[in-house]
Amino acid sequence: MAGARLKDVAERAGVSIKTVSNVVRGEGRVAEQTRRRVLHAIAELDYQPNASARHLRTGRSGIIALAVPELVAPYFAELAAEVIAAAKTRGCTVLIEDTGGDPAEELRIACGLSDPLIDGVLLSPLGLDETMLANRGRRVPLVLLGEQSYEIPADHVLIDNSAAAREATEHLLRIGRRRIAVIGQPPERAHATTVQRMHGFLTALHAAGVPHDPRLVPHTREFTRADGAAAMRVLLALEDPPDAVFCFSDLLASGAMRAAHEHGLRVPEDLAVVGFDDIQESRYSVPSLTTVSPDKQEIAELAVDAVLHRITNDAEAPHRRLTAGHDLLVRESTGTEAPRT
Amino acid sequence: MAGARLKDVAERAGVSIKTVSNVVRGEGRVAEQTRRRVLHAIAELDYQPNASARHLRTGRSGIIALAVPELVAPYFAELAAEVIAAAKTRGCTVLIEDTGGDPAEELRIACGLSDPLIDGVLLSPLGLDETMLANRGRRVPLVLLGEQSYEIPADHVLIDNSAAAREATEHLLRIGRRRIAVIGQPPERAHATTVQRMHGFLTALHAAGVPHDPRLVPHTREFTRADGAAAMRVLLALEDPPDAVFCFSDLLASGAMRAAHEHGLRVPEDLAVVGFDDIQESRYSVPSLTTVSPDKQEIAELAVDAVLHRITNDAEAPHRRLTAGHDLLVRESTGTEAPRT
DNA sequence: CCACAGGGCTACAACGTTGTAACAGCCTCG
DNA sequence: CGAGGCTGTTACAACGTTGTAGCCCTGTGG
Repeated sequence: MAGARLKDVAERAGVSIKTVSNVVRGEGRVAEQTRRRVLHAIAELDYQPNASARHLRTGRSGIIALAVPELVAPYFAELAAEVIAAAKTRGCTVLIEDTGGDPAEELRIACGLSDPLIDGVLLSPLGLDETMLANRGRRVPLVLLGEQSYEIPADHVLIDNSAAAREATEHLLRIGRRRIAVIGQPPERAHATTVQRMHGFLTALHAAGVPHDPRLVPHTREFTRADGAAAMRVLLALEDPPDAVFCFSDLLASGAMRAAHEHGLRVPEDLAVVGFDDIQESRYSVPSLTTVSPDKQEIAELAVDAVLHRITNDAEAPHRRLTAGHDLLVRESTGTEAPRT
Repeated sequence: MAGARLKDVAERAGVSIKTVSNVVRGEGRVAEQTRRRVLHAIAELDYQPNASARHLRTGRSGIIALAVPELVAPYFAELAAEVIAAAKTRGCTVLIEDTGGDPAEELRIACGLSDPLIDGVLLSPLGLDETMLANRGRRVPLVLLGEQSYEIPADHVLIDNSAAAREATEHLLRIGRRRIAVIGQPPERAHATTVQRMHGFLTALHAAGVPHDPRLVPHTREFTRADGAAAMRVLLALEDPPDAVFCFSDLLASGAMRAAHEHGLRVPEDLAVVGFDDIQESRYSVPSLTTVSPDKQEIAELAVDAVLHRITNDAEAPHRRLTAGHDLLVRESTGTEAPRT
């Protein structure tokens, strides 16, 4: 019941343990005839290598951790699925953690303390900052996804947030909107991601000669539907409300559309809406959502490759910054002919 | 860097390895004074037990696998988050797998072959059937979530699908709908879950003396938005289209509402819609969705407890069937005053 | 004063794997 | 004919932990 061991296979095939080990891993020189005999014995006994023993011996478990602030947020669920897929094609397994955005928890995971058997960590940080991470003792290979700060000493995988935000804004300007609000600016301590998106937004406004009204950038604590709806209500209470909103996540956009709907506004006629993330539901919302689509598959593959590279080609190489692609998907919420992506 | 071992702590504290091991696990008899000395050494060296060595020795890894058909489906993402939380409070970790609904993959995972270091498996099956599972060799403790068939030899965690479907249907009848369609019936090989929901639906119709029109139950292959939209279009092409739809998932309902919208229908005025799953986005859709809400937290806790129970109190107890609670959440899509849940 | 209990601690052997070193046997070449 | 080089194989010692058995004390009761 408890599974055959190398020893059992070896006895059955009439060879030494080490020869079986070599066959299993395709290493060392083994005569074709013995190889076949061993493979036969393996099949008969249904041998499966013991991962723990292997890990104990080699120091490799083949497991990498993926830590996200909130697995139920569709963006992270979709990203997680891509990471799992990318890891599978590279022969390793993913252990998902849900940090809840708690800095202490993120730090614990970044240090590899969550489970000492993991080989590396992919972390999507939220509250973490560089001072906390500066002296992390245990040096587990760490890759940050869509990071919060440039200063954290680790590899980074991200998209060109500034360019993406600029493109989204340009699209709104092109369809004639001039009072463009932004939802997604935190009240304090803006992440690098947010700073870049604001920068792209302002660049586009400036290039078009459109003045920026700070009252059109209400503060938002999280990237949730509830916060999007709340921010939208603030905007709609202005004496001179916006004719477009650029939301830094699709969930914010979903909440904003909900609030606009309750306020009796039509999207896109009265209010154009652009999101960010391209989560699946945005294709099916009513109206479907124009959004910036980061290439999640590429992000996942870059991240998994980066962490595996650091695990094998070991740790001291300089930290890299890897950029994945993105696209602006134009749908109904900005009033173009519905393309039904 | 590579982490301290029991041996290092032992040398530092001037005791034997075994004494340190005893202190770490709070077992055996250790004098208070040595205990303090050991704890001090542990803190100084930042000792963390090596999970693999422990697993190799004890046969327990503290890791359970959760396999779902599709992690990007919000229901499964939300369920996964609950399972992770439940496992954390019970001191174990969760490894998430994405089977894609592939029966072969599900079988592999049900047999514990995905990774031999896992202690137990929570599986949400889609394609698996009992004949495949009958002679699974390796006996990893297995718990099925919302299963496909009663006959599979394992513990089951589910909700009362029949009662839930009946309640949803009764609600539609109560608000005056008479031509009620159902979306979610597969073209063949209906799962136990689907069978029960159909049963609850028909029971309610029968009790109200409303005749059942089989043309109002189009076939659907998957529980996706696209399938929901396609099924809805079929229904809208009928000469006598429905005035209500009961969808077996919120995603189906989302697709159905999308199709209804494109067809120029108003929800709930022209068409009332009820979903199943209570995923977060259903609170924010336009209109918000009336839906059956399974108690996901309870499901997760029952499942984790069940698998842990089987791991420790070992395997041969008779298989149990555990039922979690559910609720019907009435929102805008069935026309009541919007309660903004 | 001896036997014995039991508290507090330690030595040793596993768990299943892999890296290292080495060993036969054969062939080739000088 | 001996040195050297391959090829295929094996013995052995780790990796870090925990279960078992047993040790040395000190204190107590006969």
